[in-house]
Amino acid sequence: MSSIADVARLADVAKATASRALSGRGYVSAETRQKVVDAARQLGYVASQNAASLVTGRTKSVGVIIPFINRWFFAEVLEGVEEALLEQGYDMTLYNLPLASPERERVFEFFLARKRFDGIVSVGVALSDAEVNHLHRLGRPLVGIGGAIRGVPTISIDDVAAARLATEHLLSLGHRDIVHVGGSRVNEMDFHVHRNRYGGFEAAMTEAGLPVQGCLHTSEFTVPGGHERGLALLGDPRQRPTAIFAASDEIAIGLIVAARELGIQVPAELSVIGIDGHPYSTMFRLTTLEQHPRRQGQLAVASLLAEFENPTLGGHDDASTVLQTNLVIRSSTSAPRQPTVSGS
Amino acid sequence: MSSIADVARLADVAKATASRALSGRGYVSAETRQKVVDAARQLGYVASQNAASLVTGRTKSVGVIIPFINRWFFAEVLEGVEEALLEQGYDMTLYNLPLASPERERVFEFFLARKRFDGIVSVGVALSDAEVNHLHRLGRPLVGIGGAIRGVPTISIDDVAAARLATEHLLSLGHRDIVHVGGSRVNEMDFHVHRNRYGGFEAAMTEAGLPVQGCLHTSEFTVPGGHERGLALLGDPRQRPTAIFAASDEIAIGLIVAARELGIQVPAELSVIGIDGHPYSTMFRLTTLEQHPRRQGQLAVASLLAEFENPTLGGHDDASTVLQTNLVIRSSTSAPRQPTVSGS
DNA sequence: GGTTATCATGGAACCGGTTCCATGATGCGC
DNA sequence: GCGCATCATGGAACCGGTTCCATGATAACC
Repeated sequence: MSSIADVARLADVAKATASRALSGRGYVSAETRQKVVDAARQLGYVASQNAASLVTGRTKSVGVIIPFINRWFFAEVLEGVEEALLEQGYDMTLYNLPLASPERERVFEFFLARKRFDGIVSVGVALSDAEVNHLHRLGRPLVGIGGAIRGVPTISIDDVAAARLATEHLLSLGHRDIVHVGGSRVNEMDFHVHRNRYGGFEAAMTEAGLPVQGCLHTSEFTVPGGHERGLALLGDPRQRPTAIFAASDEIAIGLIVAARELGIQVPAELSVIGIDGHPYSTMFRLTTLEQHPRRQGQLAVASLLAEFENPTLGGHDDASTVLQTNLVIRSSTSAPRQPTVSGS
Repeated sequence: MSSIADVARLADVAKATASRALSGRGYVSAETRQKVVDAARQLGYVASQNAASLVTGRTKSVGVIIPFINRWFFAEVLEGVEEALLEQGYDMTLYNLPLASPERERVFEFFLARKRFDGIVSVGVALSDAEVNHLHRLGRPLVGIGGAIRGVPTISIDDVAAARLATEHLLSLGHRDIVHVGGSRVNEMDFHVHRNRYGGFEAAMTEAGLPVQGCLHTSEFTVPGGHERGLALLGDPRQRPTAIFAASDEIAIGLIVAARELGIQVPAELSVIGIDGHPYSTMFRLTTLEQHPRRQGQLAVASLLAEFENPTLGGHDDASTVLQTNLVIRSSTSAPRQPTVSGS
């Protein structure tokens, strides 16, 4: 493996000149630059980023913390982040930290501390104040995706608004007997997504003068999770709602599969709406609020790179970007067969 | 940010001693080590891996090349790889390279060349000889997952055997009219998985004295892909097979959903078998051949780390590990309703 | 008790880049 | 023609670790 000294020797210039020629910083005559570039090409020279990082302090690498890889939203974000970073010459180093991982502390104290990253992207992870401080002390910018972290710029959709829109769509079709299948409100670490989506549902229902008591049914955010909940929830025709707002498309799809297994017609007997725009939503003809996690990943990277250019001196930069979701109406929702009389 | 010089000063020893005390290499008295460790803790010192890499040549980082993130098999492998690496103190840097990516060359020539990795894991990517040589010239070990690369140790299942087992399961139930829904044979870059799974199917059919002509139906390896193919394939009752061997569970699930939509009873009128052990397979009661991609990822890391310890001097180490798949029988397969007379 | 092996430590070189500083050459304005 | 700004280049220091080598101090052995 050749070093810059080899290149300099071959081009018959000093190391300093070779460095300037290749990096494009400082004065080098066009002629000399060409000599150096030729020599580098001839030797197949690629600069050691490590050595450069040591002196410049820039690593050309970004760390990403994410609780799941094998879930659509997260995988999609990851693809967006990776693509955007690669384009800018950055490496992406991935830390898959389940919400309550024992590795968590180790990652923050050791992995993230060894000065390998120019910045950090935190996806769908609620960071504790201690963790945020830890990262801030490293002096590296941090951006979040999927939920607000105090004092950290964040890319996300407005979960409350999206949930409200979804619920209002069902209400506008004439449904009164609506339940919400989503995450538990008590899970603090899960980034308020659960709470917010329930909150939007609650707001819309209350505004329509409907009670929300007993309307929350919890589920894992997966297809099997929704399926399991669906079998339990829809089994008894007597207490079956006419519409369900699912907190994610995966849950919604599980519900639809369960409904089909139980012989319940969707949407004639049951309307289902989700949030996501999951690739499966088309084949299940699912009405949903589309978001674009890949784009969220790209925006997070753009925001991070901007921070590299001109750091905001640790100021509480609450430049949070809130993205629109758009309602895609397919045929999993319709007016209820016959308007139910409110109150059971 | 404190450096080892700060630690040494605080502990009143030389840099060299501090380094030995913290790394555990070389002679240091217990007493001195304690002094240094205390000083390091007091300063919140974490060694710069960059600086260490520069002199040792070990980066404590592994690069991973993968064509998809948002597919079950790949995401699962990734989780396994990441988990195993983290446990050993390694970082994982991810390159998401779609099969025919324009970025591909740039990643090999530039990103992988900047001496940042101790080794590379290539998942489900058929590398060209040129690419393998390129990596070998870097002198870094390389392991593959999901298909053989010439001269590179690889972790995979025996796709031919698994496909054969799946087909034999259908045959043993009495099916004669079986088709295969899978990948196209012509896609060279797609790691022979398609070819091998078809190959196993073909072998089993031929052995049973059945023709395979016209039995291959291609599909994307996704649920919507299987669904689309299912609607087309199962629409006409006259030429409907009694059983389908799907090359992946996602395809199989798409087929089952399509069958249900068409009012076809599974397994009474149609048996479906897949390969994977996808988490959705339980809820769709899918018979399948389970593989464990997460474990494959872990094994790949183990193999790579072993190579770090004692390099095999670039010898063609064909220590490929072939993992067993095991047949999990659920209720998507059964004997055909009435034995069909062979030959339509 | 002298020689030697083992242990403990410090100084200095080194990894491979980047950047500061000094030096020299050139071009420009007056 | 002189002074100064700009450009081009080389030498050397430096980033933050690790490791080689030299020096001393102990302990072990005959």
